[in-house]
Amino acid sequence: MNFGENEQLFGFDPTPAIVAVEFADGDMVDVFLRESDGTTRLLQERFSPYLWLGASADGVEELEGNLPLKYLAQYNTWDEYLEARSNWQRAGEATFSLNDPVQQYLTVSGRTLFKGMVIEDLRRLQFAMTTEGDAITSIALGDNSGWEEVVEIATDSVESERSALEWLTRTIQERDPDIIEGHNLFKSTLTHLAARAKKLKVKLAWGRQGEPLKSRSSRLQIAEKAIQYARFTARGRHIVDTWVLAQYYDISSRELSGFDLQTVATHFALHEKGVEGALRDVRETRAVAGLLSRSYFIQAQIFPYNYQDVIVRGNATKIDALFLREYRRRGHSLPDFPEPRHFEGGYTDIFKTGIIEDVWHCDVTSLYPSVMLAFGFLPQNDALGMFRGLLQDLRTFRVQAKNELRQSTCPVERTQLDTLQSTFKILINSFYGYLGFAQGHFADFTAAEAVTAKGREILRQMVEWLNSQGATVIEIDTDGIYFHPPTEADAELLHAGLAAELPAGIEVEFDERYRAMFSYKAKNYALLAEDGTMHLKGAALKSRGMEPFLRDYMEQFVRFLLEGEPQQALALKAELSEQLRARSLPIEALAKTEALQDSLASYQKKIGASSRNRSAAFELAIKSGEDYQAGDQVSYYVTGTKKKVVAYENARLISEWNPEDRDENVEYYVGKLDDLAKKFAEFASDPPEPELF
DNA sequence: ACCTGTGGCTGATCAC
DNA sequence: GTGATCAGCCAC
Repeated sequence: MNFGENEQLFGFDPTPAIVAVEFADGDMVDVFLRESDGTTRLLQERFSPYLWLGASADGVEELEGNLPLKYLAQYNTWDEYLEARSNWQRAGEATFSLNDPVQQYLTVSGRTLFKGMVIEDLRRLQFAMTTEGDAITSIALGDNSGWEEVVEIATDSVESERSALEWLTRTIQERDPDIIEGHNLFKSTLTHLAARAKKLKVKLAWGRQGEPLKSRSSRLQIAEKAIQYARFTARGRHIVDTWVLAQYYDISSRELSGFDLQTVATHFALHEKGVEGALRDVRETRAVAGLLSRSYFIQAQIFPYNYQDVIVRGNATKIDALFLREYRRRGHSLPDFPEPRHFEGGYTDIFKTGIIEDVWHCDVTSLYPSVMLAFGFLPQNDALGMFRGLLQDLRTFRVQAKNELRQSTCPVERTQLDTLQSTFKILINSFYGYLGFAQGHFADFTAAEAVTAKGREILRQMVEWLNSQGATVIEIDTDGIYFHPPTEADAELLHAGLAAELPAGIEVEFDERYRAMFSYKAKNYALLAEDGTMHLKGAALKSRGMEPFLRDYMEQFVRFLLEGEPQQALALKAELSEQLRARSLPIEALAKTEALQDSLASYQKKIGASSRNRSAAFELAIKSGEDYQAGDQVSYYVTGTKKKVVAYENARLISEWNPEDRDENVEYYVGKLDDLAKKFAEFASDPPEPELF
């Protein structure tokens, strides 16, 4: 395999086994290297900070080409660089620079972390603790060699707690991990630990040369959620929070029912039985991190960032970093950022609703990447042609990795190849997004618009052709079509016929057949697979924002519909109503769980300015007096006696629920069930009589 | 200090 | 009551 030789992708300096890079004072960086005997060596390198400039000045380098950022200025120290940057900005000159010195160094050196290593070569330490109030009651550590240790702390013994914290730091120094892993480290564990250590006057010297654990406030963008968190760093190491990994994983899977460690571990069948407390957490953390961090390990070999940062940076930002590295290496000028504008996206439509038996699915194989390459919809200002080259290479690599995966029988190698191919897939899919990314130097909104327009055209063509063949097209979204096949259809013939309609470079796949489909609304449907499993899609059918009792009801209802039992579907409501009236359901079944997308302060500001409506979740978070932050979840139920109540005035946190004195609003919840049942009733009416001829 | 994109559905609130 | 708007969640 020769992926690693692609210098645009993996960087142009082959130095192996860099495990971390840290900025040192002024004009130096510390490069930490793993030696073959397992020790860590420190290499100190000179480094000149730099920035790109629109105008010439004394001592700056003129770059190739005629793009706006045509000059490169270098400085002796970081302070000089910072001063020059603010001077240029004050003078109104066009400038661009990287805020992170480590990214600057890795960009100009062509180095990346972990080259020539496999993830097993890294020293990964897991950390977990239990608490009671403010006090820490036990601490567990473990690492990927299988070593584990637990320290129990005597109740009400500050001395015992202090010596446990000292043991913790001492052990971290002894085991000398590259990576410290834990669940909820950033939002909870480390914040708590740091506060406790401060109170007990214990130093948390976790850095590779004894530097203290540090933190600063930062933000994580996870899909639509902006999460406030304390970004902790230990110099020379990487701190990885499996809670964050789970959040990222869930963006594409949407399968996790929660984000606490047990739920996540159970989801991946990694739950540890027969162990309790911090030790169980350590083991589960190791297993979950081992699974969810694999792609980031590969990405650290590709992108000019520290491992800890590769995880939290967005994909489009990381693609931009590849462009900057190559243009810098080739001494080529850079474009300005593009003028962002809105553009039309994918074609979504629904042609038939209700229950349809025998449904096939086809989709265009990586539609947008294929369109970009086949029609040359590429960044207009990419003078070096990197976009096309990288995208093409990544596609070739992915096919190669998948072929090798098919042939391999070694489980370890198979995992590595699968990680590689899925990482390539992530990157390939990010290229289109990059075209419409306002902070991408080579973004091109005209090209992005052309890509989606061609995609819509191809989909329309496919729908028309399928209809002309006697198929019934049910639902389409961007690159895929669900349809009921023509009578006596032959899948291979149909596939060949459709493929022949499409432009060169655009391929279609017939990937699935289903016993039945419940088509509800655009982007909302349910499928019954041949093996009896059911897949629900869409916010209307599976939203986490929905009360669990309604979710369950809907799931059962839809399953009965798909299995041809509409009477049973209709019968579900009566029993559930009974349970609501008898107040016999657990409160969790009635609770809505919402993630706060905003800080409390920002919410209050918007309420003050009448720019948003009040919401129950925020009102409860404020009333609780707790320190809620953006991204935190709030679970609440509605009280009162009338069916129509203002939710934010009649809501209570489920933590305040008193099982001895149940006060949930029965009429409100029965009403919700009635409304939902009404919406779905039409799909459970008897199928129309066949027409007589 | 941070940031891939657009499209669609639903419930809650609020102005009319 | 009705429609507009926003927030939240989701599909691709």
